[in-house]
Amino acid sequence: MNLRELANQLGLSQTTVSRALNGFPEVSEETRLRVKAAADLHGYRPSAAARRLATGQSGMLGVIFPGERNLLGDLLFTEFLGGCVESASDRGYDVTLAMARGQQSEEAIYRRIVRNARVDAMIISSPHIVDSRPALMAGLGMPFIVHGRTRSALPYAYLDIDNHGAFLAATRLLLDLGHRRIALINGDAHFNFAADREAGYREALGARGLTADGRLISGGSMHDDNGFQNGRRMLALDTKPTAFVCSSIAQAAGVRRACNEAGLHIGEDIAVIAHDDRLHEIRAETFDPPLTTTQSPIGDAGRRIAVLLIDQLRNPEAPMPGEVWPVDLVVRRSTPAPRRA
Amino acid sequence: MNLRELANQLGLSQTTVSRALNGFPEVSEETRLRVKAAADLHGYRPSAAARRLATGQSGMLGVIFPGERNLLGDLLFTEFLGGCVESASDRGYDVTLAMARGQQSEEAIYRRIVRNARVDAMIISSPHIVDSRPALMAGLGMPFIVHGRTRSALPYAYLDIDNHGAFLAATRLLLDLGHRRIALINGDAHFNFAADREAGYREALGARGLTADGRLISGGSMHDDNGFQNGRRMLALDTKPTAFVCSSIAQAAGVRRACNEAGLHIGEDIAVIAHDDRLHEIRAETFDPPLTTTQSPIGDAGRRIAVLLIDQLRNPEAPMPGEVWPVDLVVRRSTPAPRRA
DNA sequence: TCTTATTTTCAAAGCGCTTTGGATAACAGA
DNA sequence: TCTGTTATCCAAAGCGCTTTGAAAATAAGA
Repeated sequence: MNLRELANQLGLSQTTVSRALNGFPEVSEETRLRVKAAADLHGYRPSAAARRLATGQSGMLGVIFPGERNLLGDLLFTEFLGGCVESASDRGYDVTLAMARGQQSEEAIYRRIVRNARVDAMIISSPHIVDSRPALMAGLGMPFIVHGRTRSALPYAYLDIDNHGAFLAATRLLLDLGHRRIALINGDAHFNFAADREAGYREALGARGLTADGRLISGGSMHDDNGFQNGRRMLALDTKPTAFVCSSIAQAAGVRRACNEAGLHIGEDIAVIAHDDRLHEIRAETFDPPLTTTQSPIGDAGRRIAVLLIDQLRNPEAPMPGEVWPVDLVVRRSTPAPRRA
Repeated sequence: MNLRELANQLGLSQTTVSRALNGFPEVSEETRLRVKAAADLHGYRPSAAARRLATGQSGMLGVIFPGERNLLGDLLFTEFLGGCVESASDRGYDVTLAMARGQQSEEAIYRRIVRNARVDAMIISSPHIVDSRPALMAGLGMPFIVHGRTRSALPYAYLDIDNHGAFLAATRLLLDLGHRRIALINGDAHFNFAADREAGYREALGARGLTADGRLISGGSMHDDNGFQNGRRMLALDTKPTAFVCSSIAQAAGVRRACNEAGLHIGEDIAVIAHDDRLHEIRAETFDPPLTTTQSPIGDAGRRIAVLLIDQLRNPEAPMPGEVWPVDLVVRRSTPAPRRA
């Protein structure tokens, strides 16, 4: 059953039927209802291919598979992607994946993806502090939105969480509790989120007239191991930290191992705050002890970013959206005052 | 630059140019080269939308986001999906995701997805022992392939690993080492892969005249916790197991915890074999001790399944593919003979 | 040289939708 | 009654490709 047949059935023109179905104002409410009823009755489904050809829009959003694969990264990606797919499909959009793989330069890879991908817009994840992709996308005329932020001369759409504010608040909380030697276990230094977190951490210290101790700052993977290795190293310092701020719960688990090894207990001898992306089954609540966190659900970010991108496509004249979500600081049992303050 | 313009440039008809570009035999090699050179020169890219409308094919494969989300499931899904995307895109296909979510029945959800999804075929994951989806897809006329197998009256395309053989070999290895009380930590009982694994396990025991002890068999999640809880329970039995066969490395980690708690050490007092899907950063090699595994890379399965599905689309007359991959048994250091055999 | 096969190329008809630029009908105002 | 508006609806022109059915050009056979 296609549009022509349906129109014939109804004794109307294709134009009118199309307009009735797509909610144009030129058709009377009575006709619209009649058309919709007939469409339902005959199980009419407009052909996506035909619509695409006629409109020049594909109804697809592109997401690029992360190049650097790792466990936590995969989990975050899946969670984020699930959110995108969910809200995109609510709006009639599909999400398709592209693979940034191979030996070519990143730019070549993205060029190829944009050329081949039959998508209306793309979502760029995990931006670096300096990231060529926004300029590249803009140059190729491909609408896009960035999950996170980056340094860019030209304006671009983005959705980010307030990493700076989150780590500012976390560090401030620890300072308020009386901690003075606060360690930072961060993500990889070239990611923008890691830079923002470090800046927030430094700002909180600075506001109390403290300067960060380089030995208490470490970047690296978001994993357990990083927390363990650096935690262990820091706990061996003569002026060991009394508190840790971590970029992930997994890192916090590593820190916990290092603490246990040193005979210290989080929630008693040591305070720990971690950032929590609200992944399934990596839960701050069931951490031992329940973990104080800066939390922001990455799945919600996925849902929202698809909405922003689709709105942008529908209304290209509107100003570029740029959202920075505040991050909740949730105090649980892992943040005692220092032992002898 | 579209086909017509290109044809005009060349002084050829659209037909000839189209055929030259798509490798039809009716065009001379000389013309083909000339056309290709011109296409390159002008940066001609055929419109995917137009091609779709004309051919009725979308060039898209659909993958359904897993309904039951969990950590390991997400990791397996991401790994599998990455493989699909990679090999599909090598063949000019895109992968789009659909979400099986909401309160409707599974059937309603799949109907909706098939109706809306603008895909040529779908990939069905994690089939249950009895699974309605193959019949549903067939009924809706949507080509599909199953990752795994299920009980089905009608033939269907599938790619599975030899779960039965894997657990048969694993159990047999333990028996050969002298173990007699071998525990099975399995996945959820309604999944077909879990049933196959249990059958392999039972067959190995039966072949030695042993019958499985129900107390030494457990199903459940693929996680750490399941291994820990059931391991602990089994190790408290008066006739405790001397060996474990696990469905995942995470379960093996849980078993290890339970063993440690009981003062036992894998590789010395206890033997453990786990199935290994070769995920990034969950590695049997770096397990302590290095873990004997039945291994089969799930990423490879993703790559292959896209190929099988695309071949099936291109040649619908060909017999339905059904592949069962043998699983390697890799012996490492976690499988000693029993203490006093 | 003429006929018959074979290779190469073409014009034109879709594919099913959207959208432009009218046409028609209905209605109000003069 | 006639004209000017407004509310409805329509015919037809794309969108850019594939593919059918023929024609033209070339090669082969008699």
